[in-house]
Amino acid sequence: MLTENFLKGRRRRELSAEERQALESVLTPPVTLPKRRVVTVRGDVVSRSTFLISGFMCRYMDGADGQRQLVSVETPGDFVDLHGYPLQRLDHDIATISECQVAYAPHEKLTELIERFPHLGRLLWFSTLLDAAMHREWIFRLGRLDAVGRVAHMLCETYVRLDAVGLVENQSFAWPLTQQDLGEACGLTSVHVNRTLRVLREAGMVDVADRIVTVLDFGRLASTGEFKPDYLYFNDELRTP
Amino acid sequence: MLTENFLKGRRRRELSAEERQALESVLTPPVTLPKRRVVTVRGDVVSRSTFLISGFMCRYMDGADGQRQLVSVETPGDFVDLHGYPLQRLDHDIATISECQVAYAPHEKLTELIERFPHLGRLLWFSTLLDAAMHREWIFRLGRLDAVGRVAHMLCETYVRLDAVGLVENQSFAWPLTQQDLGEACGLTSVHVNRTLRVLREAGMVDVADRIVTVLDFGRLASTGEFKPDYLYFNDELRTP
DNA sequence: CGCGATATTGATATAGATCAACTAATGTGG
DNA sequence: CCACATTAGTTGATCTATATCAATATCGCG
Repeated sequence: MLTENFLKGRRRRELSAEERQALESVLTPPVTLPKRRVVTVRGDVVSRSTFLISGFMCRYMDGADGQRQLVSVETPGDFVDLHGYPLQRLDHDIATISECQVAYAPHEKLTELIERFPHLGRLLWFSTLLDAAMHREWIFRLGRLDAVGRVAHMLCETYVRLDAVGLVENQSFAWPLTQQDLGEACGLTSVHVNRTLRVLREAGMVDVADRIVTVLDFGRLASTGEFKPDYLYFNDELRTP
Repeated sequence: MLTENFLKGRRRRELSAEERQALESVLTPPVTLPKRRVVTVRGDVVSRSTFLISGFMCRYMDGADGQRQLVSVETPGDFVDLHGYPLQRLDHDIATISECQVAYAPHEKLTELIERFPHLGRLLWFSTLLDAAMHREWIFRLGRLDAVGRVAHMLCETYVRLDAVGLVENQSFAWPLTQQDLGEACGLTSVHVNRTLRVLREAGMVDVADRIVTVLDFGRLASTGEFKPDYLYFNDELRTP
């Protein structure tokens, strides 16, 4: 089941067997993309959307001086650029971070699908609004938290999202982002990210090393990052690890 | 026509007469809300969405220390909290800034509407993704621009959006946000917003006084704020004032 | 007409950027 | 499989944009 992680754990949003079957039927066979590959650039007209089966991708915008600002990190089970279906044209770039497995949903098939299954249409809509909710929290992070808070918040979000799709084991998860990437997500330089991670490590909250994140004290990490997971719309049991 | 400004000027997104008629028919009669009134708070379960006819509203999140971070400013023609329809529960607060006229769309009626007019459903979906696109640009603003750039970018966005619904006259528009509000949007203190506005005024780009914004040199303001209006998905003619 | 909210200006403090040097991984072609 | 190149991470010194604190001015409203 390619889409088994789609909306997994979202409160009252599980797909029916029939809906899932129908969704699977519009996807192309899976494809592997190499790491650090730009997939779509701002302005591209898109006629299909990318479902992420495994690996990490990101969406970002480029500044005038060539600096990147990540606007989201996509993890397995995410419909990366479903936004492109109603928008038709993308307002940001998309790239892989690690090697990824993806499958494509052609837009004309999505239209048929939604007309046949309006409820599934609402679920797809919902999934794009999860992105919007994460964007809002991202704005909060940049606007109101200091460096330690921003990184803590980001790591909490990732932890909870990956936990929902079974990618957390022993408080740890694989994390292909470099410190540079994390800085581009949090509006910080890689140098400062490095110092910030040291602070969090020395405080015993989290350890990031060798592309693996180990959360040692989720409670303290969450309160440092003012992380309240309601915006991820998970089932209650999942909401506070 | 209450909804005459809904999606106005968006490329190939105008509603058909029949669709507009149907949309109007689900709205309650207009209501007036006083300024600075909190309308919804984070966590509220919502069963209707608010269409903004006139006035300014905002969406925001509260930090632990009581600081607000605005995540969007809503202007006439916006479906303020249509996100609440697929999400059911809101992850942020909503308040008026100025006195506002609004009409409500009960969610059960929206469901009927969308099943009858799937294309209108896609337009409603599209309108929520415009918010997401603005959120992304907002992230870019906070993560990559300095104070002058952030304020410039925000003023450009507002100018273009208000222009599309006929609220710009002689390069000027009414602007009910205080410097404090603008700071809460841009992640700056009101003191620094004040100094930033002075810089922009002295550079001859824009003048903000008496709750009126006058854009004197849009081109320079846009380049200062790295403002590229494609993310607002307007018709081409509207894209560069 | 007076009082709270908003705007303005100045002085000082600080978080994070920038610049620079070095180390440790990771990868690649011979 | 090694030698070298490239990328990622680490640490220190200095600089700067913006916060913070403080005082005054002005506006808008009851």
